[in-house]
Amino acid sequence: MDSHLAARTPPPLSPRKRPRQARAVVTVDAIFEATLQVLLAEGMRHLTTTRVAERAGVSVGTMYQYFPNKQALVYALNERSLETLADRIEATCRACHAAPVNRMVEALIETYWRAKTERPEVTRALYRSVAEMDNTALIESFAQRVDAATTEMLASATDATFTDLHIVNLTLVTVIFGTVRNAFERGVSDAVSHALKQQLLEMCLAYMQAAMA
Amino acid sequence: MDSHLAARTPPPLSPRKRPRQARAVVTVDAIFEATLQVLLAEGMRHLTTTRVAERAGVSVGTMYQYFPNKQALVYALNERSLETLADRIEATCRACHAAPVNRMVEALIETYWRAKTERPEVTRALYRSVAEMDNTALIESFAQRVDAATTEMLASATDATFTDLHIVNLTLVTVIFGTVRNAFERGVSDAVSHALKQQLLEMCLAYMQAAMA
Amino acid sequence: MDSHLAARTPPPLSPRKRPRQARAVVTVDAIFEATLQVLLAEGMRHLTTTRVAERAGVSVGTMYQYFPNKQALVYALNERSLETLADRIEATCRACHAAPVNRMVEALIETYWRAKTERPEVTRALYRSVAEMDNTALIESFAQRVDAATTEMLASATDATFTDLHIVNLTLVTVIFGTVRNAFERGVSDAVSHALKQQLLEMCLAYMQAAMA
Amino acid sequence: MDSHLAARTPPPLSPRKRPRQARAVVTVDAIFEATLQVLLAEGMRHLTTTRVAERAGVSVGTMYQYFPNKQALVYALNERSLETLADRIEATCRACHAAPVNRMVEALIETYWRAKTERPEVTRALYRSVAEMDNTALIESFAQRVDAATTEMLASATDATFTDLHIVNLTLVTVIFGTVRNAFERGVSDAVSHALKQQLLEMCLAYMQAAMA
DNA sequence: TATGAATGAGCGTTCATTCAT
DNA sequence: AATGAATGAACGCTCATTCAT
Repeated sequence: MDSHLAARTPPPLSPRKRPRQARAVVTVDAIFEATLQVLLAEGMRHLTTTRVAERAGVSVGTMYQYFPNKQALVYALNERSLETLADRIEATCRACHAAPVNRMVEALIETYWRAKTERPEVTRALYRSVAEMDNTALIESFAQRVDAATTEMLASATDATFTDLHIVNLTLVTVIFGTVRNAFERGVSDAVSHALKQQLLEMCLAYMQAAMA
Repeated sequence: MDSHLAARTPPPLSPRKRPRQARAVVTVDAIFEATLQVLLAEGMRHLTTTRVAERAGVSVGTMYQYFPNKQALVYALNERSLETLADRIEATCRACHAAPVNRMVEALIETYWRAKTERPEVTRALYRSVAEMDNTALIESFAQRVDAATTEMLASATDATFTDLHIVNLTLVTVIFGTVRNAFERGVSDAVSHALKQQLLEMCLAYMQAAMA
Repeated sequence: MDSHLAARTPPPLSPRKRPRQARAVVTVDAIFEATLQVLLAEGMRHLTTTRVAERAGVSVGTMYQYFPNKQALVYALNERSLETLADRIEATCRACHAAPVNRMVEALIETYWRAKTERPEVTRALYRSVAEMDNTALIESFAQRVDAATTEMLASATDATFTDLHIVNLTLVTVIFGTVRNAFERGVSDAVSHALKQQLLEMCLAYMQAAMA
Repeated sequence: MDSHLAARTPPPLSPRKRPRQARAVVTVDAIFEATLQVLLAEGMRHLTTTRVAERAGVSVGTMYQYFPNKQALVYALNERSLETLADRIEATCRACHAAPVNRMVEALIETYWRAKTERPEVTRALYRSVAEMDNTALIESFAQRVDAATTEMLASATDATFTDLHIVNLTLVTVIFGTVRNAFERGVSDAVSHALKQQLLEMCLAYMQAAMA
């Protein structure tokens, strides 16, 4: 499935080298930032290596020192973004350790919703940029971190136990993430968005209630 | 927002001419089918007008008689697909008119889930193909049809009345559609997928129960 | 010289058939008019057979009944225009038969200047349209008619005889026609244009005076 | 007027970058030379970017580093040619500073006539190549340089003063340039061409005589 | 190590021309 | 005689990638 994504010219998507020196880190960050800027300003369609390099203040050649090809660059940008997101979710989970379930659910929704909404154009640009790449590994890796964190959190709930924690957790996460994305895509107004978030919360709470052992 | 999608050179996305003769209809269908084939086999990245025309058994020139440019072709393909999906949902809603709420929710989930899952590669290819286009209008038009149908259906429920039918309906639809997409993107196995669908149903039922006046 | 103009695909530049019936004449005229319109509105660069046919209210197929190819169409349009111009010049020459030389020269300048200036965009469009065709035959044929007419006129002058009528005539015509074109290309203002015409007249008169036997 | 020439998509006609290194200068020169070659051998109609690049021994991409599009290339070629011509005319004017009027006129005619005639196919090819572009700026710039030079020259004449130097100068230049072009277009033989040049000289001299204060 | 000029395959698109109806 | 859908060669142009400096 999706073989063509990688098939034609199996592109090495991992960075060519990890930046070791301080200068390299700065350079790579500049490149990432430039990529995002171009993505926002011009769209994936007009994201060219030249433009990125220009905006980053380096030469194309230098860019190719850190990323074997354009895809790898975009891939890495998304990777970074997902890692940041996972960080935030893990932080939330840690903060809700041993809290009541309701607070957990609310915190989870709040965190994810805010993360996706605070810079909507960035979210959208990133969604779009990976669309034609095989981002399975990215998603999976993100999912694993999140699942681990939320599972652990839910297991620590002081006011509930779940007979099938695993599926409950998966459901919760999938519904929340999916709903946010869909609300996002529909382009609902802020007011509606807020109401929707409330309803989602209530729905999840009702579900958790029913799912408790 | 997303201005670059249309801004640079507002591309006319509407078909150049409606096929009038039988032959023309066949041609257009062949082009659609070919587009989908190429999309599946090669991915958006390698979807070229030449390749599509070739597979459709027509000349590029002919393609351009019906579609003003490549984007319009892809756009139209997605439009067609969303229209078919809306048709199916409307049919479901009609079939559930004046039924109990539970049956409605179950039918809705079932219909959408099946539609998106029966030919997963097609779904994925289409998701990807529109990613870098401004498909707002498409989404909106689809959403309107669906919202109208589901709202009407829910209002006809024999066993329930909703004080805020509008938001309940929006929530239901957004959650269902979003969850399906997310489950899809995670690439869950069939077994998990099935379980997830069950859980989603239960969650929605719990929500509807709580939402009844 | 200029072999490439005809070399690649020696294009038959003469009309396919002379319109015999009244209807055909109307059609051909419509096509000519349409060609000119498109030329004015869009420029040679965007003069396409489809556009011309559309504006003429006929099908491309019909157009090809009267003109073997696009070049022939443009060629014929210029031919027609030059013929009209030659008509006017001949009329002027006839009107000045047996007049004094000064009146002849003035009339010639006046006629040509007016002809080229009364619809400047048309003049310019036509100049441009033939630029990349071998219009030698056209020019030659026009030149012959004009030379004959002006020679005859000058020979009939009541107040002068020229020892070398032929070269005087050629000089006069070449200078007048060339100057008009050059003034035209420089895009001089109406005021300057008028002054220039006066000066040209004086120059020609001085020349004729000197050239008289 | 002629709005369509620029209107549709105002094409940037100025070179993309000035060649800085020696190698680049060579490259640009090779491209110019190749353009002229192709123009001569195939005509504007068959002047394609690929062909030019091929003949210049560079890749299309390189061509596009120096010229933003095909039109700009042709435009620049004509610009260069007109600049060279203006150089020659200025040199002539300088050489005739403070000379008698007759020598000035003769030198001017001689210079221009020779310049346009020494490589007639080149002249013709260039005339044709700009035909469908907005070369107003080119012409104007050329005219200004020439006008300045000739005006200065005439003003320095030792044997004459002109009450309206400006219009006399304009007339002289327009007549000479126009006549040369027209003689050229008529395709007159060398013998006739020579005679014509003599007559033009006499005509101009007669005019100047009359125009002296 | 960093540069950026050079490459050239490959793309989207046009439009003169044909010919079945 | 008239139509206009179909053709497909040919074009201008882009941009990821390389490599001599």
